[in-house]
Amino acid sequence: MRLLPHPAAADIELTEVLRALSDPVRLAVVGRLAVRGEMSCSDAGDELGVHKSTASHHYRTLREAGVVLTKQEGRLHLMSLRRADLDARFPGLLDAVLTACSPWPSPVAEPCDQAP
Amino acid sequence: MRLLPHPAAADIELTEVLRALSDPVRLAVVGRLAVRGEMSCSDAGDELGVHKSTASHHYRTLREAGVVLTKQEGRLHLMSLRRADLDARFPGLLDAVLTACSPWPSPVAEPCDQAP
DNA sequence: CGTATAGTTGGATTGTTGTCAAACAATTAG
DNA sequence: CTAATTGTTTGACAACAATCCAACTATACG
Repeated sequence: MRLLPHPAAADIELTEVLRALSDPVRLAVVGRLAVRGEMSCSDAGDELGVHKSTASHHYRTLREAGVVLTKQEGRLHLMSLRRADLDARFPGLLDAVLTACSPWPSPVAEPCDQAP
Repeated sequence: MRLLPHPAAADIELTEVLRALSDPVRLAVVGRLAVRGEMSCSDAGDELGVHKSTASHHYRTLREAGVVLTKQEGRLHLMSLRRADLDARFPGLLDAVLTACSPWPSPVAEPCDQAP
């Protein structure tokens, strides 16, 4: 099992995280990871509407921003949110984003009472 | 007193807000607005290290994303954070960002002494 | 009126980003 | 070994973004 290159928790930068989260495709990936936990790239990228190389590029952006952790197991690349690191560094940020972007039954917040 | 064109509260998009906040210059402006409340563009852009036209571009980006409200009074353009709109649409997001980017002690909990 | 102040706009430049397609690499299944 | 699966990498390209400078508008001050 190999770990891909990641920034250390202390090196995660706010602007990088915000920028990583500011793309609809990446936001969708993050939303899925929040709901389903660790996922392979192919699962995370399913029905995303972009080419697999484009998805791969987004995965790298998320990883390099410190939003997700990616480990290689066999031929799968398993991604998961760096919740603890993000919460420690930017308290409440990830939860707020997930609450704001979630069209799925949310693990992080109460169900939406009013549709936007 | 004129109001510049803004998106309606309901039309503020998460990705647009995150993108607007993902630039260091704009984040600095937002941080100042959070601490000092309504400010003119020249005050907000003071010591920012960019040309005034560049700052102006950033103001427009913030305004068009729905992060700030800009009204024209005389020859001043007064900017303020759209706190209520942002909190209603993305609860906790702005506070989390301000907490994360703030070099000052608790600027978020501090009530404005000079309300508009 | 003329001049200073506050800010926007347009052009130019330089760099970044999102996208696809094709090729590649690594692991697993037959 | 061969073929399928699972992604990454590279190249190309158009769109966007950040920056500066110069010119411009609009208001205020003498």
